[in-house]
Formats: sequence, structure tokens, C-alpha cells
Amino acid sequence: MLNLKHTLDCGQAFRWKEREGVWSGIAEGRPLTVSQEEIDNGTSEVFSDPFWINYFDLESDYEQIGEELSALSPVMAEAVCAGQGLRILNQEPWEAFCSFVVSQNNNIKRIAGIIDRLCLRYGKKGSFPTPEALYEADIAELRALGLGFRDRYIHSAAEAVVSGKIDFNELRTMPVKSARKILVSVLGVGDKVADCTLLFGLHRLECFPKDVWIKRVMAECFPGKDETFFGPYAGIAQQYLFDWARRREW
DNA sequence: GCCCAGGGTGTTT
DNA sequence: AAACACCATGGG
Repeated sequence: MLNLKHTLDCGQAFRWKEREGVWSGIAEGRPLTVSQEEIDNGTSEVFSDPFWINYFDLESDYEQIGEELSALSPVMAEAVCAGQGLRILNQEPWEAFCSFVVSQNNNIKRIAGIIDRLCLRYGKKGSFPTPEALYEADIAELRALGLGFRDRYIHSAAEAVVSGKIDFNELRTMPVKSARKILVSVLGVGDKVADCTLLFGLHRLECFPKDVWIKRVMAECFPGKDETFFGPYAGIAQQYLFDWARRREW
């Protein structure tokens, strides 16, 4: 029902750490420490706290969705089976947006390191930095944290939020195509980062971010098809496929 | 040393 | 519109 590894270590969030079977992290300023054992025996606080119920998307029926996706193709069924317990998180939209700006042409381990340093330097009490804090940050200082050429992209993303050009509450209910158009108007944001923001930050489950792994899977296993093949839960299908492909031997 | 990583921008054909 | 160079950085 909820698998922490397939949910917290599947490239949708970058601030959860696992140590000796115990996962810990912070979301919207709230710390959580939880083990898979507590999840499996139902004693974890995530089942009783409305915040975590929403964060882990515990009220959606992933068994049902998984069955519908599995019926589409054998490969999809294999990915769903391999990713049992994976769920699409409801992350804070700014954190998702900012994190995936950092993600471009980068790898997950390094993304996580950069975000750790951003939080230490600009966040309060281990929280993710506010857009204001990053808007006011010195570009050279951002560069020094390892952001590379993405330093000015982070600045422009923060500026877009601070100025109100991007209003996540509006993006949440707007038609997806309009929301994507607004996101990609920010310097350093293309279709992939926009789709990750919409899927992981605003729970727009029809969004299907196409990174190098997904492009590889589509070319190899779904030739001639695109995200419309997967229907209204394409984003969930995408995440099963990403997690499966990344852990698989090729 | 080269290639790759949850890509995007700007320029040239 | 498609191809291409370029962008920092660290791990394999």
C-alpha cells in the first residue's frame, strides 16, 4: 500500500534519507521519521495525520489504478509489479519547481547534494528555502554551492514566484496546457521541468515528464506511442516506468 | 581522458 | 523545424 523506497527514493523528491531502514525528512517544515515496519503494521503517524495522508496520497486507490495500467501492456504490468507501493507525493509546489530546475542535465545524487546545501545555507531550521530567500541570494554564492550554469535559472524561478508571475494556486486548477505555458515562460524551464512541477508539486496526474530514462523506455518498449497511450493517470504510469527502468539492468 | 546525468537556451542550417 | 554547440559539475 505504501512502500517508502519506491516512493521516497524514486526521483520525485530529493530530501528523504534512509539509514538502517529508517526514513527521515522534512516537508513544509514538518519533520518525519518513519520505518517501513511501522507502515506495514499500521502504527505510523502518517495514517492519522491529515498532512501526511495528503502528502503520501493515501486516499487514492493505487491498487485500482495499477490494475488499469497493467492491462495496457506486459511491460507496464511488470513496472507496476516492480514498483508496488509507489505513490505520487503531494509536495510543496515551490520546492518541486525549484528542485526540478536544479535537476536539469544532472543526476539524482548530485541534485540531492545541491538541494541539501541550498537548505542549509538559505533555509530555516532545515526547511526548504523560500522563493524570497533565493531571489535575494547572490548568484556567485549559488554557483559556489555547485549549481553550475543553473545559478541564474534558480534566480529567475524565484523571481517568477516572488513577483507573482507564477501563482501555484492558479496553476493547480488551470487547464494543464495553460499552466505548462506559464511555467515554460521562465528562463531555464522547459517542458520536462514544467511537467515535473505539475505532476509532483500540483498533482496533475496526466502530466508525463520525459527525461532520458523515459525516452529510452518509450523507444524500446512503446515504439510509436506517446503519453496518451497511458490515459488520465499517465503521470503515475510514467513514475512506475521511471523507477523500473532506473533500477533495471539494461 | 571520455561519457553520462529526471534539460534548456541560443544559433545555425 | 531540425540539428548543433554550449552550459558546470562529479561519478563511473
